Amino acid sequence: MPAISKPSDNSKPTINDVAARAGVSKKTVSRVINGSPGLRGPMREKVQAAIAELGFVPNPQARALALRRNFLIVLFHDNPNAQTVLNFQNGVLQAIKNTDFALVVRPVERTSEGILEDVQDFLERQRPWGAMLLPPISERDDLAKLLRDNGVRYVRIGSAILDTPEHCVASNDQQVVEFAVKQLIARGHRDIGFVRGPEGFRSAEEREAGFLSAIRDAKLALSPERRAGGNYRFESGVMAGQQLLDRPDRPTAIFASNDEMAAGVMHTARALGINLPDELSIIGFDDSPTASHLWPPLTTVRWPIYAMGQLAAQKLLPEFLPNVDGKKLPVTLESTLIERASVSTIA
Amino acid sequence: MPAISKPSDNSKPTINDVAARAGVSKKTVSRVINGSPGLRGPMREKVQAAIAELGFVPNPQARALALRRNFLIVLFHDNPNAQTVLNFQNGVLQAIKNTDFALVVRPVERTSEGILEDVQDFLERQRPWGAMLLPPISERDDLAKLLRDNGVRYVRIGSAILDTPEHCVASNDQQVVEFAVKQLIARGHRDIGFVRGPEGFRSAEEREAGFLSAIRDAKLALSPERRAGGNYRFESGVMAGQQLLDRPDRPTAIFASNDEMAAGVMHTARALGINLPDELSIIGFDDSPTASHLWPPLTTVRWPIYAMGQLAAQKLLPEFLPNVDGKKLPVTLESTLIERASVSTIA
DNA sequence: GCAATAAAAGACACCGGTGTCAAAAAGAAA
DNA sequence: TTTCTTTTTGACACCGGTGTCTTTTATTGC
Repeated sequence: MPAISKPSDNSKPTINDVAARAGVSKKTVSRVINGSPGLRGPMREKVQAAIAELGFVPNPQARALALRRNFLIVLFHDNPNAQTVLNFQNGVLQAIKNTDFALVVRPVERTSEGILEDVQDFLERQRPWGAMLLPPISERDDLAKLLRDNGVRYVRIGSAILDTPEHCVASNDQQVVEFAVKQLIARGHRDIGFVRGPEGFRSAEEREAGFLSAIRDAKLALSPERRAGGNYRFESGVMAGQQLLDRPDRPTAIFASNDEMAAGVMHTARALGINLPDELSIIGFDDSPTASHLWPPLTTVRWPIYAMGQLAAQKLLPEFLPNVDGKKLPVTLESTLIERASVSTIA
Repeated sequence: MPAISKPSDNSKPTINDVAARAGVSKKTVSRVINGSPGLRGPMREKVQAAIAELGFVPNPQARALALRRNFLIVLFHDNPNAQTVLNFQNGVLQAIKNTDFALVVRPVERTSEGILEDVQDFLERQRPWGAMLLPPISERDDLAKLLRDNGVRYVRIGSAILDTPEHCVASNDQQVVEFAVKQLIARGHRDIGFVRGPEGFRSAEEREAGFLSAIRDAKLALSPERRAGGNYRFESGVMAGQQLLDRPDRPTAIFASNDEMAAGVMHTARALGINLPDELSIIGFDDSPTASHLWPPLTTVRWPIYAMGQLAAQKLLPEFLPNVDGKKLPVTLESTLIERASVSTIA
């Protein structure tokens, strides 16, 4: 005879209620819930019937306490691009939809020196099952180490391979940028300007490397005045545009390291009376919603950020997701060039 | 003599470790943690010293189990505007920063019939402390009822007052739109077009009401061909632009119910060779990042969405936040007109 | 048909807090 | 000093699951 339990009151049924109803011990119910092996068929059916009749849902708090782990995935980010963050979130959420896991968001101050304490504090409080890091903070090795030291699984998202395959989801930024710039060259452009992302950002380096290798392969020149710095913000694009365009000899095309800066360059071009795209071709990066709303609609690179969210979830929780083999997941996902109307052909 | 506890191993200290260190019972430690009244000074100091020495952090899972409530706030949303969602999230997170609470996001399918089951399922699994609803789903009374029935506190965000004051955070969309359109009129516009938001959206109604009352107050005419339908997407703005602008007599100004549609109207205007802003003034709504990147930069209405996030958090958890009196919180926050360059004056 | 062995199910402690109520200590009155 | 209150503190069960080890049941071999 199994252990007795007090009768269920009007609140949610617990594992004890199910056990009493099915005439088994709570441990057996636990085994059924978790799909543990070594259960006789009739026993499992009895329990499942009881679960169905009572509408029992296991209490995640209790499981979390017993397992010393919360069914939570944290997303740490300091990414300024809302669309990117939200698309990523949605990819993750799609992947974990029918599991017990929930996604919690935790923006961190990029500038703050206290990031590590902040993250540590969060980990101690919430004890999440796993964590995801979006760029640019995904590039910080000290954060990854902190997660490892706390026994928290993690996945780092980036535009390059930042970690071992199981801890990493990447896109092939460099190749795509190279491809995009080669397209520009194929359409007759020989004098191409470049707007860089902020110093210390891996993504900025990747995009620059792609740009440079296309220029090098085509044996084109690149003088210093064709390169402008930027910080991924619109205003920095405006200023870069002034540097590159407000001069007698100006490039016929510009690659900007993200869409916001591309929009800034377009802003300046328009203010200078430059006709777009006939007198100046522009390519951006991100495929932000703005890109298609600009005039002319901006040719840009689309980051597979939703798919990266799904993939990150699969890497974090392969054993909880159906049809997922953790060892067979890819590391790199393809970015693609979205060709719109901001690039013209030079005769 | 207090109850003994096993010595602490190398893992995180628990309440038992603190109790042993301080030479008191765990219940007393619990009282100190929770700031319960009726504790003698020296006792409290001893315990606090022990907490500090061990670096003790209470385990939220255990508290959640004992209190039958998770320290979680859910954000249910089906809002298509990433910037809005993220700004709101950040407002909430700012407000709850130094508490035990975490924010989990839960997008719901706007079109799905299964929203209620979906939400119910989530509530049963995670048992959150409270919930927030972003428009447009915040307008669904059946969802609010579901939350009430589950004993979950909630706050509904909207462009109008949707619920009782303690369950509601609103912005004064109607008045601001009215003000914006009156500005248009003050600058000489007499023939003004309107692009509406989707049917069944309260926000669309509010904005339309504001528009209409400005027109009515100025005793202007509004013929049916000056009103175009839309669904808040860029493409619908493009089509609305065609309807309103591709004709011999066209309005001198257009109010679009959000920025994306305003961008669509601008797109069409440009395609039709209409000179902006001289031949056509445009006002949008949302102050999305796109708005300032367009050419000309778009005059628009800024929703105080970050502040609404903070306020929503305060309404949900007044007792956990410092300097917050739940009864004295406002319901309505002010939207403001951001004047940029997309409106011209008619002589 | 019975003992030896393997497999299934159960008993019970435990995860780390909180609620309840009883015991102890402190303060007041005699 | 002793007794009666009033506070303060502690013992213990409980929240709802899981891990470990023991007991029971089923299977196999002779």
